[in-house]
This record gives sequence, C-alpha cells and structure tokens, in this order.
Amino acid sequence: MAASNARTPRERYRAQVREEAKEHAWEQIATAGASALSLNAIAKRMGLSGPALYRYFASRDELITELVTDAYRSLADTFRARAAAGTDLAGLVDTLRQWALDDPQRYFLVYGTPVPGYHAPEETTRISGEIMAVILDACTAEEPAGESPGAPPSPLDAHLAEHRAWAGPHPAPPSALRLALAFWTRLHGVLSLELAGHFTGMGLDPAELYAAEARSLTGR
Amino acid sequence: MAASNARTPRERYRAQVREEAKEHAWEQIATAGASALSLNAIAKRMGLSGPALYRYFASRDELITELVTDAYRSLADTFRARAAAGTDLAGLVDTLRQWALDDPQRYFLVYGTPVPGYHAPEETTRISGEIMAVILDACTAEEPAGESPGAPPSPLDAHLAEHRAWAGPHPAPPSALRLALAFWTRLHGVLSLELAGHFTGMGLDPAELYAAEARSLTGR
DNA sequence: TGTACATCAGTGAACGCGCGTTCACTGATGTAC
DNA sequence: TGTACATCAGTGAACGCGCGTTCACTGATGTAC
Repeated sequence: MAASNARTPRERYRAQVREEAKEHAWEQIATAGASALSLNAIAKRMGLSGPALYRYFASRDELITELVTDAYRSLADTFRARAAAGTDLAGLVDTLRQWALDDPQRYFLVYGTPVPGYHAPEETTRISGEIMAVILDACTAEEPAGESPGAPPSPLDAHLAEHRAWAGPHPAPPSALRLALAFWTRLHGVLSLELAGHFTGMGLDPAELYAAEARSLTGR
Repeated sequence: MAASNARTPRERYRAQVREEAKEHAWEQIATAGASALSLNAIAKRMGLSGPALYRYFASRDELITELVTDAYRSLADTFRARAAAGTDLAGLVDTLRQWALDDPQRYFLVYGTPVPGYHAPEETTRISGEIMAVILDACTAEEPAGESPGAPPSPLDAHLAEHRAWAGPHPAPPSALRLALAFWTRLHGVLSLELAGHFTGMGLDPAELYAAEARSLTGR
C-alpha cells in the first residue's frame, strides 16, 4: 500500500524493501519478543549484509518506532473499517479480539508492558484518540437515551464531567463515556490475560470469558 | 528472611549475597526492563567481578526464574496477609493496586507481556492457584446467598460449571466463581493500562477508574 | 538513440561494546584433630 | 589452644558471540543532453 504511492521505480523499490524488512521484524518479534529485535539479523534473513539496512532505517530505534506506529494505525484502521459496516458495539467487540489474536505481539506492542525509558512517538497518542473516537461513536449509538432515568450519577460521572478532554468535541453523554472506558479496560483485561496464556493453565475457555465481559457492557 | 533460615555463617552469607544481587536485579529491571537484565552488570554494581556471581546463580535464566517466582510469591503472601485481617473483598481490591504500584515491573513480570519461548517455572501455576484461592474465599463471603434468586444462569455459568478445576475443591457457588474472575480480569484491565501510562495522556485519574471497576464488582 | 554523468543500493572491513560463561588460580574462612 | 587440611568466595584472563553503527568503495540504475 505504501509502495503503490511511490512515483519513481526507485521509490517504489525502497518502499518494497522497507515493507519486507518490517515483515521480517514482525516474525522476529513473534519468535523472541520485541526486545530481541536486531537490524543485523533482519538483514541476514533478507539475504543482505548488515549495514545495507541502514539505507532504509536510520537506526534500530527508528524501526521500532515505525512498528509501534504501524500497530496503532492498524488497529485504528481495522476499527474504522468495521464501524463503516455498522455502528453496533458488538461488532467492535469481535473486531478487537480478532485483531488481537491475529498477531498477539502486535497487540502487546500497543497495550503491553512498556519498556522503561522508551517513549512512544507522539503520533500514537493521536491515533489512540482516533481509536477512542470510534468506540465512543458506537457507545453513543448504544445509549440513545443519554442517561438511564432512574440511575443516580456515579462518582465516576463526576470525574468524567471534569475530564472529558480525551473524548474531544464528541457530544457523547456521560453514560457513553463510562461505557467506552469499560469497553476498553474490561476487554483489555480478559484479552491480555488470554494472550499471556493465563487461562490455559486453568482450563478456562477465553472466548467464554470474553463474551461474558462483552455482555457485562450492555447488560444484555 | 531467607537469610535467617541459614545454619552456618557461610550459608547465611550466601543467602545475603543472593538477596543483595536480587535487589540490584530489580533496580535494573525498573531502569531498563527485564530483558536488559545482565549478571555482569549486577556484579559490577555490587563491586564484584563478573564471574563471581556464578557462585550464586547457575545462569542468567536461573536468576530470572527466581525473580519471577519471588514476584508471584510476594503477591500471594501480600494477599494472604490482608485476608488474615478480614475477608472483605474491598480489602483485596486495595491490596492489589497497592502491590502493583509498589513495583510496577514486578507486576508486569507476573501479568505483563510474555517473552515468546520463555516458560515460567511450574511453581508459578501453583502460586497462581493460591492467589485465586484467597480471592475466591473473599468472593464467597461476599455472596453468602449463593445465587441471587431471580437471576437466570448466564452462559458463563454453564461453562464454569464444567470447568471449575482451577477453583480446586473450593465450595464456592457459581456466583462467587464469576465474581472472582471479574475481580481478576477487570482490575487487571484498569491496572495494567494505568501502569503502562495509557491514562495519563487522557488526563484521567486512574484511581477513579479503578474504584469504579471495583464498584462494578459488587454492584455497590 | 547513444553517450556522460549523477544517484544510490549494497559490500566488506572495521570499531568498540557488553554479554554469558568457563577455567585455573589465590587467598581467606571454617573444620578436625 | 594450635596446627593441618578442606572448603569455598572471588579474581583475571580468555573464548566466542552478536550487536549497532561508520566508512570507503564498487557496481548497477536512472537522468540529461
């Protein structure tokens, strides 16, 4: 996709090689974790000498930064694509799990253990906002009444009323804000434990737990 | 503590050095992450030569394994100590967050991104069981009625009825099993996102989100 | 269309680094008579 | 209590390794006239 945007053959070739290097990088991450990523090793698997890759990436850090950014963008794009097909929250629930299972290490690059000292590029916070916007849209559609009549405002509502900058200019009612946060934290809770293998030793089916938490969101 | 169990002065000394090495290991993990752990670097900070530490740890892997096991045991001990002071679930809720904030990297060593290829020692699954037992106790105490009369059994209940080996011979009712799992996955969801810094960019107070999820457990 | 030049991908050698780990050795500490 | 011996902590040298990264160079590809 990035390759097709290139004008000259050389630019196209550059983009192809960069893309191929990234693919090898992901394989390497899947095999030994992100911290084991090595430009030399990638080059060797591509049949190139070590220094050759420095024509395509200024440093190891730049490669990692690009992978992180790509991971964020992938989730945002996947969410938006699903949202375009219908704004139901259940669709996003399934999409999230599918995206996570498609490549667990990609999920962990976004939501996993942070490396102390490493600062994610600023772009990721912007993309995070895009992701939350899609979730918020679906949550707003899910809660058309605004606020359940009888429900008293929770302590969380008071906090959210004063801190809704993260929702941008989104006209979401408080109940939608709460729902969006629960969507995010609860599904991440089950998903990250599943991907880390914490359920397998217990003999539990992660899909069941995930579905149960999804039900807890909408009360259905 | 381990040191005081030693009989001879030499054994006591050995235990002390091991303990000191582990402390330096934790500092190193806090600074650069678990994957950057190096026996040589630890030795140097202790004023020893590199090979000296091989008198105390057979390999780098053994050190890591020990740190992982210690982390699990620390959580189990902390939970049990709190449970001894009262079996309320709210106490465990606070204890978990406190334990996590005390040393985020220790939390991530237990519940964070797994390193592909690394297999945690078997002992950790046993300690995991101990941790779940404490949670289950509190959840059972929290749900004395067994099952809320009017509530129809959820799809999750059906699954749990057939897969409750993880709960051991614990006489917990289905509602307690559900509660224990929600305790684990929901609190982990908020906590891991908090420790990874995902809320700071949004201007949200993690304590508020954590408290809200804690409230969601008991419905109060 | 053909030639002259500029651009750029890729190479091999090299640098310095820190790692895990083994080994033969020294010197201090503890043990047995 | 004093001496002879065994145990063991710690050292420095050494091994091989792979890393990130720089650099001068070669050869192929594209561009301009």
